[in-house]
Amino acid sequence: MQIKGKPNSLDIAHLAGVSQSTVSRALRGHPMVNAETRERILAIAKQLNYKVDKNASNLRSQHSGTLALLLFEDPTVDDSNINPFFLSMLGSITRACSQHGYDLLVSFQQLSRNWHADYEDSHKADGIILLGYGDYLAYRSKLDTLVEQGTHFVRWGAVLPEQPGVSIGCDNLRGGQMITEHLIGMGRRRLAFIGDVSLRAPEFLERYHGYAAALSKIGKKPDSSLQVDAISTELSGYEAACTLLARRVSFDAVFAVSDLIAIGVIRALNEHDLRVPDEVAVVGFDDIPMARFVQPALTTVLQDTQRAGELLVENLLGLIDDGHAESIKIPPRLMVRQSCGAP
Amino acid sequence: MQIKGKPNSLDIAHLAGVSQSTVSRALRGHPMVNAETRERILAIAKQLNYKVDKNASNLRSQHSGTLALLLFEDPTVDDSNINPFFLSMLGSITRACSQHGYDLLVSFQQLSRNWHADYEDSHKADGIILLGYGDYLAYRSKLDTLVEQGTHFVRWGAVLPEQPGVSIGCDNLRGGQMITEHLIGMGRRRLAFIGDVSLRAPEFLERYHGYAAALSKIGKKPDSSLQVDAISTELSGYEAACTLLARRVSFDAVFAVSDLIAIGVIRALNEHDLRVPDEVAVVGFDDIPMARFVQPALTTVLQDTQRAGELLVENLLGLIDDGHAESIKIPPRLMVRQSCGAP
DNA sequence: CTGAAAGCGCTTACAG
DNA sequence: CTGAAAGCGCTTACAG
Repeated sequence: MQIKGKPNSLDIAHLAGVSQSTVSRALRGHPMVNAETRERILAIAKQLNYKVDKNASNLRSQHSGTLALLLFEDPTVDDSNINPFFLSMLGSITRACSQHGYDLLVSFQQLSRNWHADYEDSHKADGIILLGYGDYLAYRSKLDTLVEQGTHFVRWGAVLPEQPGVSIGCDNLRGGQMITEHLIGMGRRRLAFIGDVSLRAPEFLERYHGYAAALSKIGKKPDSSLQVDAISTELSGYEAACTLLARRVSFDAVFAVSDLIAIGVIRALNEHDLRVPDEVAVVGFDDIPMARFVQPALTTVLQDTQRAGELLVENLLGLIDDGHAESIKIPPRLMVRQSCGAP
Repeated sequence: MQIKGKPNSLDIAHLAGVSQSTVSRALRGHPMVNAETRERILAIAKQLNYKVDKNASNLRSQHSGTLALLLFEDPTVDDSNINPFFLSMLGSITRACSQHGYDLLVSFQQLSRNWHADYEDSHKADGIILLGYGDYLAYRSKLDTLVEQGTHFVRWGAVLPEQPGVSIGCDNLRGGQMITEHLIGMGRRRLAFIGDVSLRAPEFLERYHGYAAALSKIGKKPDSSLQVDAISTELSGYEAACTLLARRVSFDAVFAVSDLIAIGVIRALNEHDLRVPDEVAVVGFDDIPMARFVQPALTTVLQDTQRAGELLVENLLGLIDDGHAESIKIPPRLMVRQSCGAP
């Protein structure tokens, strides 16, 4: 028997001398198929290099076996450089998907675009993973829309009480507190904070609250002259540090709300002949791969991207299967290196 | 009219008072539809937030509007860390796909697995992009299989004369020559080379040939006592540098065949109290994001990932549409920073 | 320019 | 345990 082009299940059925339904059952491991028959079908399928047509099977069964990852970026960020932290997340999400037998559709979105629900509506994906820092206020309403539409989704980000949908995120408050306490433990007392402190970036705000909590333990309060806004880029960190220096206030440490910002801060300090960590300690947040390689190596807070990817995928699948999923805060871990003044 | 669940094209047809065929035509911009009718259909579709079911349309038209990216890794590489260079490529490929209206399915593969053609066979993707350094000898035969099967694919990697299929790659020979000539121009004469020099890694071998070509211009030959194999990881670079140092041969520069290796080399040199670049200049290849941030900042060869992503996608689409595509070498660019001893 | 009809390749009740 | 049949939601000749 000659088969032109790719074989389909009917071809297999003819060759095996059974009906097409039986082929379909055997291939999907349906229990009610004679073991011998199943073997025969599987052997023929393998020999012909037969693969189930996903479009047909998805159309019929109305689910796609695919998840969509929407990575949205702050439009102000340099086009070609994605935050390495999200790249790590992407790696772990990809892995988690394949472990669960799902494919992953990846898409980069401008925050401004009307991305919501596109994928699930067109049946390309069973659910959506949302990743990216951006203006939270700008997309919060889109989350509501997603919930209303019954779209299955989970997001990476701050886990807040009245959040729509399911969120997986680092325990940012705890992380912010840990690293601030570490700086205090190293003897630093004038701690600057560089990063957005507004509802636009809830994860940053939480880190700031952790910073404030640590300060209050030694009877201090955040000093607004020591805080400068910045988004998560090296350039923004650099500029914010310059702004801080121009104020001519004294400080002996900088808590940069992300590693990328911290790297920019170190560059600015170097250019102003301030030695890190001797004169100014600098710490970051994320533990991106390059944190180990900057000079001095960056003390930071590790966000467990491996676990994050798994939790995002597992919860999304839970949501799809039986509507069950929960928001989770992942414990952060302090990574002490040299930039904080540790020996 | 109440529509339960997601609307389909028939729902739109009823509401517009036309046939379902006409709806389909209007939605896809078929020219032979009355302009007025088209407007009406489009308006209704928009209002109902209607999206064409991709599974149905793909099944019927037998193409998926999706490309698959297979990122395979050398199994020896630490599981959680993908080479940042490939992460950059992934970003640019994702962008290029969405510009062409294609979706991107991403999958990480172990080189050992039987990945070939899975995606296209199951109609999940119209074509495949292959990305990753690994043992070339181990997957060369799989490329032949792909060509035999008529699978549409392009790969990132060394562009060699008798290569099966279409390859897009950096002009590695030229890049290797450029950076070696630069080191020579800086007055260095004892140039070590760290990286695999075998047919297992053709892109590295080409860089080595460029290195040899530059040496021959000043009447020198590669000295095998100055070459150590390494795969593209920081650890492997570190170990290779230790091997080199243990040989107690003198050298005043190291050409590391990738940035990750170069970073490991710098660490090893630092630990042996050799000053970079004063005593030993170090250069890399790739220009990964962290190259700018290591200390001293790494002189390296930029591979234009933006352009690479575009070329990969454009050529793959060309292959799918009319079988036309060509292998292309992208010109490299020298990025002079401090690690080579430049002022 | 439009409609009726076939069919893409599966999955899944239903009947045996 | 197996088969005949319906149908998922589209696209696309074919006829008008």
